[in-house]
Amino acid sequence: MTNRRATSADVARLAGVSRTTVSFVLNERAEARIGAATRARVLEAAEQLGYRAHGPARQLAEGATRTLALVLRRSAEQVAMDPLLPETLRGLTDTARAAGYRVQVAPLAAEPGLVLDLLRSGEVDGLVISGPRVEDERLDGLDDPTIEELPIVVHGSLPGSALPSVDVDNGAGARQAVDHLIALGHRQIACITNAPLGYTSARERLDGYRAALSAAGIPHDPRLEAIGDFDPPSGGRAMAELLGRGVDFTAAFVAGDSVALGAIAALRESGRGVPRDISVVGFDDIPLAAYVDPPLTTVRLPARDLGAQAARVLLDRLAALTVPARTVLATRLVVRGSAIRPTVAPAPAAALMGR
Amino acid sequence: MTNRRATSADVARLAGVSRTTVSFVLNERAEARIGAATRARVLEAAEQLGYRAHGPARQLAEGATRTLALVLRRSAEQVAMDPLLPETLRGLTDTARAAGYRVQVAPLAAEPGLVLDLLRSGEVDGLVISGPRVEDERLDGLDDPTIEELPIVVHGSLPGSALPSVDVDNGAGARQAVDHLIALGHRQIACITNAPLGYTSARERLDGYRAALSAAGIPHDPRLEAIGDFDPPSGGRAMAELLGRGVDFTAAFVAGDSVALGAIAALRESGRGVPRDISVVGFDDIPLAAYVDPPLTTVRLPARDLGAQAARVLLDRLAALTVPARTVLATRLVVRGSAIRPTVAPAPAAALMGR
DNA sequence: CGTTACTGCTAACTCGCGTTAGCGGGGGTC
DNA sequence: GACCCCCGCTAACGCGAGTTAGCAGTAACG
Repeated sequence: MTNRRATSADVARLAGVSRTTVSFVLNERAEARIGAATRARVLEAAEQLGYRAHGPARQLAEGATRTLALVLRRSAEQVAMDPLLPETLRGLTDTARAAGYRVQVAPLAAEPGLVLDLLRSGEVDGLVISGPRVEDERLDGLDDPTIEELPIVVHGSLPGSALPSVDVDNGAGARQAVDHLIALGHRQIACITNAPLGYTSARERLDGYRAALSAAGIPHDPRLEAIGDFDPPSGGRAMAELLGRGVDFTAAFVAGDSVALGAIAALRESGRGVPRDISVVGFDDIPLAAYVDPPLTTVRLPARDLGAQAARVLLDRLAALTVPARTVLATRLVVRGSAIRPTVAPAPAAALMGR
Repeated sequence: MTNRRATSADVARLAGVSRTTVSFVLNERAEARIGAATRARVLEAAEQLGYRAHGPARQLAEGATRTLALVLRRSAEQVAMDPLLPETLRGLTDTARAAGYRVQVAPLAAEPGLVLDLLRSGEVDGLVISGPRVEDERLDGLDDPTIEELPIVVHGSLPGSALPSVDVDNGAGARQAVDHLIALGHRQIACITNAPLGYTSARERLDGYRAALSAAGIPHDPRLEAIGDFDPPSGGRAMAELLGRGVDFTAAFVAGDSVALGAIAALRESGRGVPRDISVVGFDDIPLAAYVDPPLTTVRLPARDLGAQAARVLLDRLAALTVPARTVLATRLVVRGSAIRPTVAPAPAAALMGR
């Protein structure tokens, strides 16, 4: 049965009224008072025909699509590896839906500028740009001076951009992690970043690590820092690099749980036990963090909330409300089993510099 | 600057031609030959005004939105726990985009029937329904006899439905896993499902497990079967249940990696080592499977491909091509460290039935 | 009884684009 | 020179809604 979709004209005809009346009834426009009998006739006709307003037509007439786009700006591999994406997406879609908005997912396109076209073509009312890198800013025209007029919110950080952003407090989170290690008694603490430093989250977490050391009066040794790159293998490589440098450490802050798992695997391979020989604190609290061995002590990143807040800010902006330039969500240290007090005399080469 | 979006009329005016010509030029309609000079003028005018065709208007005129929806039919928690969702989404969006389609994500709504409204309202041209349960079928009107006319493809299985589906070969995958254990020398093999049996994937994987046992002439003992429920804690509970039943086993097939991690944690807590005392084979090959301890031997589920194939089938269907009723993707056993030969005499209570 | 006010509804226009039918005009053919 | 054809372009309509202005009809009021 290839019978056409019912239009509002069909409903009007069946109910013996005009299209205008149908529109008023179905959209429950209070200011246009419609008689109860007429309203009932219209509703019944609509029901009978299984009428649903045509989306594009409505969008055209209203000048809005009630659709948000989530732009994933990381590479295919990084997106695939992001265990928190489902949670973030959930927060975003739930909040959007509650406001009557849909959510479109747009992986980063090859062609620059295509992102803004989503807005320019009116296919979407607003954009959530996730995980941008500083260098990419220019590529997609996001450095356009008029950009701040546009309904865009950055999920993450984009320093120097006038766009409102929603992010977790990476610096404070890293401090929580490292402070925890220090409180446990560690003095020689390594750090592996979650990503290259072009990503602001990596930069901020590294800075948090340094700030924590500095606050505790622990001298900062660049040989205890290595760069991770989202996935476990990068963590393994970084850890191997740290071990190869010959500088002792009793603990490591690995600024991403996925990276941390690779680092832990590398430690295991080198014959070191976690947490017995080396304590590890991660960052993100991915869903499986509690179920690996050892259970990962980590910093919880409120992914769901991040998504929800990003949607919230964007929706507020679309409602022409004034919106905070920056929304920062707090992290929380989740203590599990991968970090303990340092054993009394573990290091083969005695480290004499700490106190 | 609140200057209006440029319309095709603006472009036409600036180029000194009609809107029709603008449309022909920009849509590169070959059959309407446009002079090179005119074409150039139009292109330059469009460029100068930064013109982008208005999405909804175009969709209305063309009668198609070029948008697909991915309907996630599992609960919020299950979606958040799905480590493969990003990969699936990636396969879907990439394939869709290559064909000029966008992808919308629609979490399962509270209201039944809402799913089909996406289609009925013309907001979306086609639907990929992910992970349906048999019982839900009726809820969303998916049992409507005319449903098979609609551009919908099921990602997973929905027995009794006329909708085309794309799924992994769960039965064969489970057999690969259990055959591997049998080949290693195990005879007492337990099974924990990935989900309640209302999910067809759980049913099929359990059946595959039984088939493998049966093929090897190993009697099937219902006391060695337990039900998981997507997340690690459910795996822990299921494993505790199995251990509590007092029936010895040297290996377990846990039909979902997330569930397996919980099961392994439970084994550890009970003092048993994996794989030393008990071998474990999982299913899914989640991104972190290779990086947990022990590295998980598991059955690889081609998530990216599943998404891509689902998109492919849906796009073909939209192109009015005939489409296979069922697309089944093969799995592949990935041997890592969590399953080894059984140790010679491990079981405290000698099991005399095997052999 | 005439005027006003209000209720209940509709005609007609708008949104921006795709598209069919068709119209001038230049070049070729016989 | 009359005819035809095709190139290059445009007028006008349709997609399916939302919405403004305004028109009948009735009730209230003086």
